[in-house]
Amino acid sequence: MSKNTISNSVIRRLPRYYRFLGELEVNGYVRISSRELAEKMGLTASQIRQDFNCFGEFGQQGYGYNVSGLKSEIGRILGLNKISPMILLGAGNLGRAIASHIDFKSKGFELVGIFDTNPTVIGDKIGNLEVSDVAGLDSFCDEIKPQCAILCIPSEAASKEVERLIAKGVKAFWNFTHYDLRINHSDIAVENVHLGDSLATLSYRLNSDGSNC
Amino acid sequence: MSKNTISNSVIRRLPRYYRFLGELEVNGYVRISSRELAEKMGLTASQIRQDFNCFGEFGQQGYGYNVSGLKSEIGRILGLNKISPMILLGAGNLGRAIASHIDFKSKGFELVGIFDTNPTVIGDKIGNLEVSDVAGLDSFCDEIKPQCAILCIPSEAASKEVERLIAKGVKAFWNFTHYDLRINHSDIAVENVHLGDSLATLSYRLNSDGSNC
DNA sequence: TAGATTGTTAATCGATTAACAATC
DNA sequence: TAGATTGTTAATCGATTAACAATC
Repeated sequence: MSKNTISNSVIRRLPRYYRFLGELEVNGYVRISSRELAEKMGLTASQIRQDFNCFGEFGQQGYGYNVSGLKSEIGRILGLNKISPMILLGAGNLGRAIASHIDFKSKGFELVGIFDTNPTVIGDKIGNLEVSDVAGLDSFCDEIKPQCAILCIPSEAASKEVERLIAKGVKAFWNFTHYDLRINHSDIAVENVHLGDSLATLSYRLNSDGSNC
Repeated sequence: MSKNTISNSVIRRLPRYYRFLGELEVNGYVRISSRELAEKMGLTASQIRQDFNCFGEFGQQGYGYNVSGLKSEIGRILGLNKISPMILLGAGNLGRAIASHIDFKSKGFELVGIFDTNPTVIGDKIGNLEVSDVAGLDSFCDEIKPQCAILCIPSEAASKEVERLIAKGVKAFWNFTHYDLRINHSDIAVENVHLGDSLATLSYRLNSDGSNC
């Protein structure tokens, strides 16, 4: 169906292609050439064609790509058509924001549970979900079988929860902690979001632009 | 002081080095070799030495690197010693979480203002700051001169606010919107955080691991 | 058909890894 | 001094860009 291994660089560009194609579709575009798309996205036409050809032949010589056809192909490649049940661990500021702010359905997920250890937040309503005691996590997993988990807990707590979740069949983590999931689990899908690191690189760029380099 | 241009890949590794060195320091390490650090971080010793040598000679042959010395060098490179005033635009779920959850001081910033257009949130207290009406943003900038801004507003609103902020001297953006800042402003420092894209790549990995590739 | 644009191979560029002389 | 480990150059690997034949 697809080439044996897709590079990380390509994978990271897929959601952006998907977004741009969605916008083009909304704006009434029926077809687009790699050259035109490249111009809009700030890429090269070569790169775009190379990227798409990792997954198949989606274009037509002399014509270009059908916008909505290509969009749905990329959506399918990203797995956005299969909705996977996902739980959130940690209902602090960040966890709450993620739960409320993210459009899970359009990204291939559905948030089905929120867990915390803090008695003062257990029972709180976030969206249409109630924060549950993490004590009930095992039985919840047995029943609902979530495939993915978001980690918005303190880094120190991550190791323990990750082990139990993997034991319960969780296959993918959206990791906001600094706990290094890949240490023991190369078979698990992990996407790290290190906000602090991200901000620190902005500090670098702010302080080194022009002047000292 | 430093090589003319540092690659993006290197810059992205700096905050992680800084974190690991901090932990080593806390755990009483005085010196560490590139080999040992590589092992702990899951990198190669070569890469570590190459990375550090972009900025200077921080080690000593036959000895290795002094942990706290190296840590403070990297902190200095990241600009963490200079605290820059930063404002937040958008006090929705995400903006609130960022304001409350991030340790700005340790990342080289200080949050000095929060702005929103929504009358129902203006006046709210978030941490020790009150949400201000974005109508007062220009005069605030004239007085306080923030150098950086966090964009947690809808993408459609971004263009307008970015232009006014740049006109007021803002030099760096931590951008949570999909607005492409670099289109018109190559001289501005931008760090994009696209949470939706990040989640979509997790969907890809979940759905394509093992089975079809 | 002629023009356009893909899919794909080849060339280039950049980043990572390996090797080793310098030196503490 | 001998051993260890850096700083740095050379080799390799991977990703991006260029070129072009295939084809709609």
